[in-house]
Amino acid sequence: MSSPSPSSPSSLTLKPMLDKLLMRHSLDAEDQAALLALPHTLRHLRPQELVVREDDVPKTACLLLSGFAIRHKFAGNGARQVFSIHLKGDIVDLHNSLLGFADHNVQTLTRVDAAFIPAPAIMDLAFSRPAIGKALWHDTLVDSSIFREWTLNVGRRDARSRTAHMLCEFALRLEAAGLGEQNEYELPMTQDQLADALGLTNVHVNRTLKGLRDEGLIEHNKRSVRIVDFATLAQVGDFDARYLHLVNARQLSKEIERATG
Amino acid sequence: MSSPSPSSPSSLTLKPMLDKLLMRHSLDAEDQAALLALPHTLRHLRPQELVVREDDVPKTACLLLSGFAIRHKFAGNGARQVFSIHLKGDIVDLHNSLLGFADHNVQTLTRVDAAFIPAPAIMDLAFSRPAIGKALWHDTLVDSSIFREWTLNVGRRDARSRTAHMLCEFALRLEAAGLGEQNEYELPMTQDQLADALGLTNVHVNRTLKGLRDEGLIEHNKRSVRIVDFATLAQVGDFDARYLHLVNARQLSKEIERATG
DNA sequence: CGACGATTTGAAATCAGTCAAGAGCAGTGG
DNA sequence: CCACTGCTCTTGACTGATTTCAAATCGTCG
Repeated sequence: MSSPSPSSPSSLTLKPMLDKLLMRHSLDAEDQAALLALPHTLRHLRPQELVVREDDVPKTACLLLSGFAIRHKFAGNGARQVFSIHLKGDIVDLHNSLLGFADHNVQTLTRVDAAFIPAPAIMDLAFSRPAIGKALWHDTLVDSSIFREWTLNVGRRDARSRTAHMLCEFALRLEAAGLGEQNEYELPMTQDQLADALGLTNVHVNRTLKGLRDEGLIEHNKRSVRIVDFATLAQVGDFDARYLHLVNARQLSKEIERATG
Repeated sequence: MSSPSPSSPSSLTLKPMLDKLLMRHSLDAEDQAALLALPHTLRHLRPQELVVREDDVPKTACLLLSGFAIRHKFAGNGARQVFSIHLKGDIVDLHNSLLGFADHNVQTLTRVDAAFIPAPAIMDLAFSRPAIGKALWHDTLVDSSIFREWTLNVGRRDARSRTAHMLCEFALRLEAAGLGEQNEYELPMTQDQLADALGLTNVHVNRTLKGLRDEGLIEHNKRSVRIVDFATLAQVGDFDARYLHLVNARQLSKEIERATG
């Protein structure tokens, strides 16, 4: 069984977190053991379940072991903005835990297996083992970088470019997590949710996707996305992977540059 | 002399950083002394000077001692998005220093006195003194919270609300730094720069400000802004100060709620 | 005074939103 | 097996907020 069950916690339950950290940082055997030994409780979450609600005072951090979740917040007019999407290995509310109270919501998109780790346990580890602390801090800063890129996306790119950009981001992040390929993956969001991430309406997202389809840049039915020509889509989306701070991002962006001239 | 000069570094040069951290965290005498003793070099910067350029590999973090700076990034179409504005006491590129390379630009708005602190010195302190580490980490997360709110602002509020929101944010942050009052302050940005922060055009910012003026919500000429009725402006701007994580933010938002019913 | 940048205003164009209705598809229960 | 329900996706016609393009005004500084 690849998906852990709440009834059978094991020493490898937290491995997705470790794998993700090891992509960017080197941790010695003791560091790794300490991370895997973090106390936690496992929970299954249903689709659309709120993990953290704005204003909550979270005492635990939520680590995703499978499935997808988003961060979002409502404006006073009822409109919602999605800030980021999270997947296996992401600690999804270290931000809220450390800030004292939640300034945004965290909600599942799909069914999720999650490990809830007491925030003090994480902090103790972060400051008793600097390599771990740096890795975790770094990860929260990568989140920041993605927030910034989304702001740029929403503020300064038109619908076509904006949508293409997001499809490219998903492609690389899903691939990096072993959940898809750069050119083909399952999108875990409805067009409504995509609209909330893009700062558009669902109607306009639909038309924009149709446009990209008609141009022959992507194919998609239901949630399955196939990127016919990644380099061109990246060009349309003004996509430069470096903001993702993936290990191979610089290399990727160079490849794309070479491919598109 | 309140503004330090490069030619006279003293043990209190870094005090603005300490003051800002002490607003949210308690640090004992040794922590405080260690922070003030951080090695640094002082530099005057001119208006519009780039502090960090996208792709740089910064080896130092830049602490603002006076003046204003912004973080921003250009889209491929030449449009620019401003992510945040920074002022006295802010460490303006801890993000970029820790991420390994800069994924965005940092640029002064005004003349600036800055202290450049070697990144390793900060990290050593952060992990040898957990109270300092938590305070610094926390600060980078507050930056994140502001990034998120700006994304919401740009993505889901109309021009009027969006502009009002930003004027409210500036009011509180400038006041918190002792650089103005909640109802009157000097805005350090041109309408062009404001437009880049709001995801609008300078023309539309101009019209929107005129609208707020005509409604009697604000008065402004040149860079000086007077907020005639903060509670109403906050309502128009859908502004809830909690995302700023100022010590008195919760209290503030309650006061506003009470005032506007 | 002249130059330059910032602000202001107008008119026309356009991108994206709104409103509304229909189609496709999955799950549920009779 | 089929009708029903609900949700997502799709499309059309219309509206409107914001952009674009252009030009005039204002203020500051040399």
